[in-house]
Amino acid sequence: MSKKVNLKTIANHLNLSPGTVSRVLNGKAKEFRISQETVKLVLAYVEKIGYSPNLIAKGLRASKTFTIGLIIPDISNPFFAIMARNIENAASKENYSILLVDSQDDEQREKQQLRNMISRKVDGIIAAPVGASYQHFLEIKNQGIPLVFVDRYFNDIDIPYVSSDNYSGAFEATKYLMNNGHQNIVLIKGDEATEPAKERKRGYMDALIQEGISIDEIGVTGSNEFSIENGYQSTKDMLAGDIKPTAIFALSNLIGLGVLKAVKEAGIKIPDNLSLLTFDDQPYVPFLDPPVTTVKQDSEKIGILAMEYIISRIDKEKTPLKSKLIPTTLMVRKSVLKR
Amino acid sequence: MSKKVNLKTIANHLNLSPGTVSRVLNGKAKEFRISQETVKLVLAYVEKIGYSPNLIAKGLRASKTFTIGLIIPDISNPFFAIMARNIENAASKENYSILLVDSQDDEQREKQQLRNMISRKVDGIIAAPVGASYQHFLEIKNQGIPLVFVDRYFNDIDIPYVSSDNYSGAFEATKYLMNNGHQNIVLIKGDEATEPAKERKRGYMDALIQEGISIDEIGVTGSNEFSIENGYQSTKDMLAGDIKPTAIFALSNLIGLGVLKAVKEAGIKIPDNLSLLTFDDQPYVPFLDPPVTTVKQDSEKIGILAMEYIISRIDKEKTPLKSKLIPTTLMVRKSVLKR
DNA sequence: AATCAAAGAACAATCGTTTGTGCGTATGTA
DNA sequence: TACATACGCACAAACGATTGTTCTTTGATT
Repeated sequence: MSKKVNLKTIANHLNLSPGTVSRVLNGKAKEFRISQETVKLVLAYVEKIGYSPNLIAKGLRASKTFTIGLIIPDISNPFFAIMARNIENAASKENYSILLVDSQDDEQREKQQLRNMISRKVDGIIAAPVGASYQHFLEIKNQGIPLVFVDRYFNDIDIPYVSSDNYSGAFEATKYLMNNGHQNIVLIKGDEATEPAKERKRGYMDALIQEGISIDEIGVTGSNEFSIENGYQSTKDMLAGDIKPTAIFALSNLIGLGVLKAVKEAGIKIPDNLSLLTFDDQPYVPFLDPPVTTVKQDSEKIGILAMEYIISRIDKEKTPLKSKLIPTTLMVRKSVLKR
Repeated sequence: MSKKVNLKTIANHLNLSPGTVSRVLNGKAKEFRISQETVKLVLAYVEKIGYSPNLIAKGLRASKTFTIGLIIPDISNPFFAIMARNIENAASKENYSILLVDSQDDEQREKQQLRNMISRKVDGIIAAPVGASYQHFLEIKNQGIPLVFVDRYFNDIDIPYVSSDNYSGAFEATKYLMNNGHQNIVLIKGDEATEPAKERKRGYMDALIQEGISIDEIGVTGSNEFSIENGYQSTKDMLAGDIKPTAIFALSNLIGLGVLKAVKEAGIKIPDNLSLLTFDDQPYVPFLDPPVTTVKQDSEKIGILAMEYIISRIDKEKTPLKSKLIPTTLMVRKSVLKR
């Protein structure tokens, strides 16, 4: 175990004071009239022993940790994983590190970890909230910690967000189904407490209504989870029931997989007997049976913008943050039948 | 902006000293004979103003940050994402937080971020190394920072790892192919610098050799990347060439997707004309066209064990860590033809 | 009444950096 | 010669929490 090395030990070894070493290392040698000779001495020695400054002490002194908290409901969901990747990348470019929390869609964990982040004095927080409540987020805001939501957000409080334009995405998708001759489209929803789910549903309904479908003809089903199980169960129930839609609009990739499972079990062919369109695109979607037409979210861009937001808020806290909705793209594949 | 709150301000407000408040909050009231009255006073006030201790200051004082560094080559790869999720979960149970780094398979980033973690005084590091070199990891070890590898590792240095039993997984998979009548099996490899890739290849070859296939009949192809592109290009080249295997063994899920893409473009049917077996199982695999037979790695278990390792090393640093190989499971589906 | 112990809490050093200020010496200027 | 200025760096406080030590007060004991 090598003995500890810090500014003090370095200073002692060179017969200097810690302050002087600190100034050299921070490029303030000129400003404080430290001789070239001393500078060289310090730099050489520091290089030699491979000193790396204690960011904890630095953070305490400066009240700045160069850390961004990231709260994600489920990092194993590719949508969030890709976002996280881009957030981490953008952060490290600016010398920030990411403190990762997987809230597991559990509000208690979310609250608890938010307190943890306050304690850890993160410089900012990027969160995809569980969505159930937001009191704890307001506290973050009151503490003056820069905060931005991604994907999910709350409409009735003044905290900026970056999310997909879920309304347009769903509207466009539904239109596409109708343009292909589908009138009887069932929506399998996810967690209706979340803004994205609400917006998607709204887009879906508006598209139908605009084409003259009456509200009581519109079919919405599904539990409150964006899960395979939800897609599976909902589809199974539907197939066993009276309503026979020509198309299903699934509000997430996982729900879509569940639909596929139920349909396969029932021996039904997509798109021949039933069309399918889902939210979220993923690398594997083109290889599914059949390749599924999806609404692609630009999670890369969402991550990058959120990070930019946070950093600009940290640097000059005046910047008023405007929320942004990122356009989606309809990826047409082979799961929708032209009737 | 609420004014700052710390032990000092709390102490002032209650006409106590910071030390006393600290002791109350850390449950040392008894030990230091602090009156019940004072305890109640402190707790009530702290609760009221919602004080949360500054973990930075705490960390500095105690030389302990309750932070674990996690280095992953690509968090958007579901294999790593699931692992990360379980690591984060296990960590938070023990009140540790995760500092996430996505090395993007870039050795420079890996080195740089490792230094960053030293500076941040993480209590331990879990890493899936890029695999090119390990000098920088030895430095971590020399610093006395608990370190464990996951998935990838190095055989010639004494740092513990938790990984799949890649050899057995590949051996079993190859056997399975042969038991189904395949003799001419091409392996599409990934990064051969990594232990897992080496072990998988070794398992594959041993299985072939054991069945009397001569070495020069064995076909190994593919670039050094575990990517869709690699699978695609390799398969395309293969289909255009002279060697006509009856089965492909792809060393990762992404390579497998690439195979699917090339095969589809060529109008070939799996498993009718060509069989496919890939490493890594994923939630979407059962829904691929066709559902692919895979070697499933227990990334959940890998993550949990790695975390347990680290925490036990942190607590009592004597614990000698033994590396572990986690068994894989062959998930039989429909991509392998019985000949 | 004098002594002593226990109760209850304050004091101050410490962790590693940063940074405002001060201090001695040398050089230049009038 | 006397004074200002520049030079080169040391000193010490501060960030917020923890902790070994010390101090004062109270009550009990002899």
